[in-house]
Order: sequence, then C-alpha cells, then structure tokens
Amino acid sequence: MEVKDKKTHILETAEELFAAKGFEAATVRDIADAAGVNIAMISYYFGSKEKMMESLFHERMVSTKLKVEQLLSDNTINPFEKVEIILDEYIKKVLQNQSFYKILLCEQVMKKNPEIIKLLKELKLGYAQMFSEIIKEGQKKKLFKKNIDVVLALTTMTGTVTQIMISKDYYTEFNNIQSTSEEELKTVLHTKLLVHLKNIFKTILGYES
Amino acid sequence: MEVKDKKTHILETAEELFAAKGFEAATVRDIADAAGVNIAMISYYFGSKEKMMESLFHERMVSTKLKVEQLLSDNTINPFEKVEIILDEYIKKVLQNQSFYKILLCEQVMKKNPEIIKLLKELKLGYAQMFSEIIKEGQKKKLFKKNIDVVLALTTMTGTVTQIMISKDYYTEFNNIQSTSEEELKTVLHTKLLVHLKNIFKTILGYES
DNA sequence: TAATATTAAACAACCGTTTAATTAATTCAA
DNA sequence: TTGAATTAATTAAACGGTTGTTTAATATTA
Repeated sequence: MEVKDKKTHILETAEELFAAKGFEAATVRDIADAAGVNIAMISYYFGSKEKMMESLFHERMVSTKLKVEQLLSDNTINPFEKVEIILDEYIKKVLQNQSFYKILLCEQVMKKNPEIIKLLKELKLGYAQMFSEIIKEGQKKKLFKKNIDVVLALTTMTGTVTQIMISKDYYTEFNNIQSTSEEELKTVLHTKLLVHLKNIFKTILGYES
Repeated sequence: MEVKDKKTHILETAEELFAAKGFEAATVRDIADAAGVNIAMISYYFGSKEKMMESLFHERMVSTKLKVEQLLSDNTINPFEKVEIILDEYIKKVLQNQSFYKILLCEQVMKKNPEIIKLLKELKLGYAQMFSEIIKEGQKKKLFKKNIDVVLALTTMTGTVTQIMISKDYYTEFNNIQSTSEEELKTVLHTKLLVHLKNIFKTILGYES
C-alpha cells in the first residue's frame, strides 16, 4: 500500500472511532489496532493525536465550499431552486458522512481545539454569507419576504438534519420501520427531510411556488 | 454543609466540567478540585465517575415529563396553544440548562452508557407519544392537517434549539450583537426562536390562526 | 461508642509519545 | 543492471505522566 493510501486508511479508521467513542476515549492504540498499523505510525505520520484530528478536519472540509460558490453565480437557476439544491446537498453530505458530522457536533460543543474552531468559524460564516446573498437575490426579485433571519434559517437546516442523524433509531422505532436496512433508511430519510425542509423554508422565506 | 447539598454541589460542578471538556477529558481530580472536595468523595458518594454521570441524568430528567403530561389533559387549551407552550417550555429549559443539554447532545452521539441511553429512549418516545396525542386532538378538531410526521416535527424543534445553543457565537457575530450580555442574549434568542418555531409549526401542522 | 465523613497516599492500569533498532525502498555512480 | 549508500518506513519496548479507584488512618457527627 502506498504512503498516502495508508495515511488515508488511518484517518478513516480514526474518524470512525472518534465518532463512536469520542476523541478522548478513542485511544491511539485503539486506532492503530483497528487500522492494522503500529502505534508509533500515528506520531510518525501526523505528529500527534491532536494533529491527526486536525488533518481529518482539513481533509473533510476542503470539498464543501466549492459547490455552493459556483451555485451562487449561476444565473439560470432561480433563488428558491438554489435553496433547494443547498438543502439537498447538505442532507446528502451529512447522511453520507455521518461519522464526521458526529465528531463535528461534539467538537462544536467542547470548542477545545483552536485550529478546528478557526476552520469551523470560517466555514460557517462563509456559508452564511453566501446563503445571505441568495436570499438578497430572492428579495430583489420579490420572491422572498423581507427581514429574514439568515442564521436562524441555516440553524434549522443543520439542526434538523444533525438531530435526525443522531436519533434515527427513535425515528425507525416510532414509525415501526426498524427492519429497513441502513441504505434504505438513508434514502427514506433523505426524501422525508428534503420535503420537510423545503416546506419549512417556503415559510421562512415567504416563498409561494 | 449538609450531605445532600454537598452531593448536589459536586454534581453541579461535574455538570459544568463535563459540558466544557467532555466526559472523558473532565477528570475526577478536575471535578474534585473545582468542587473543593477530596478525590475519594466521588467514589464514596456516587460509586464511580460513570455512576456520577448517571446520577446527573436522573437528577435532570425527572422534572421534564410532568409538565407536559398535565398540559395534555387540559381541555381549556386548544391544540396549537399546547404546541406553543411546549415550544416555549423547551426553549426555556435548554437555554437555562445549557451545560446539561450539551452533555446530552454528546451522549446521544456516542451512545456509550447503556443506563443513559435507556433513560433517553424512554423520555424521547414518551415525549413523542404525548406530542402525537396533541396532534391527533388537533386533527379531530380539523385544526391540523393529516399525515404529520411527529418525529420529524420534534426533530426540528430540538435540532434548531440545540444547534443555536452550540453556535450562538456565530449568531451574535453575524448579526453584530457581540456586545450583548449572556442574560440579554438568552432573552433575545428565546423570543426569536419562539417566533421562528411557531411559524414553522404552523406550516408543519397546517394550522391557520 | 458506633456510624459516618474526610483525608493523604498508594494502587495498578492506561495514556500519548519517543526511542533505538531493524527492515524496506530509493538513489545513483559504476 | 548491479550493488553500495542514503533515505524512508516499521517495529517492539520503554518513557514519564495521568487515569479512576481503593486503602487505611483520622476526624466528625449521632
């Protein structure tokens, strides 16, 4: 196996264990064992356990921003369709990278690693700024109402999707669909969440289709 | 100081440290030092660090269920007003017990302690059941629409409020209100969240005031 | 006097990281 | 293409420090 593949493999293993046990409880021995490498390799490759976590965040967060930026400048799509695309992309991303978003959630609670909270702040404010411009565009075209709370709107999006992720077992149990496979459940949740959030955002934005 | 007061004091100190550092990172020495007691007192009073955590959850979760149960059986209040009360009470509770709800959030992610996830499951499903009955009542009176996804609705409530709690610094920064005190901010957030969620729930329930 | 509360010290186990030795891969003149 | 020289990768073992918990002695209260 190549060096880069090995680093990636360790990072993916660490991601799963951090999500399942938390950063502190997932020991470097756990991670090394699960990845099938020597303990010393983690310091050798990443410098430290903490820097490994930072590497993970860098790895996972670079790809996020690009798509929204190019979406923003597309004049052939109307503002609410842009919102729909953002909702769809976000739901997809969270459901397909649940481990990382679990880690992200806990990291937002603790705010312990300065490098990570810096990265997160940039991403969040940048995201809010871009979303804000879509809203402004919609307001100019008289499609959206005035005085929309951008952060509150995005909070409902991230909050709802994140919350479903960490409590999907209650969802299946309450709705008696425990038998469905993980992959099926993802599809169901994606569809349900998208319809749910679209309706909510129509209200938030004052948009009438 | 009485024994019960002392136990409560330790538990409150632990609560703050668990929320700030996480369960693993907050050591019994941290907690004992911060509470001004000997390390051995934690095992003496609670049995172990883990059981101390369980004590905290028992302590914080008993008071939650009662209010909603008596609300349910009150026939003088119409269904949407009941929903409004639930929203108001939940927002208040989270904003006033942020440390606990941060711990709760992380614990939902990890699902490590069986005793806690059992408690949580009971509470969540019970809550959903009661909320479901309010919705049924509203549907019978032709106030709410059919086919309402109860869990999804509650998810938006808990998700939005929880997410605001862990990212309120972005809220203040984006809206340029960093100068406001913590207590003022709570009031502002309570008001904003309540209006925001009321509108959302009108959509979700199909209720027209 | 008996039960309870509190303490400092010690316990074994585990933590993340480093070391020093060994193996594997790469480089490059012949 | 070969084979010595150099660099990189991998290992087991050890490092000092910290972890949650317990002990045995002392102080406090009933």
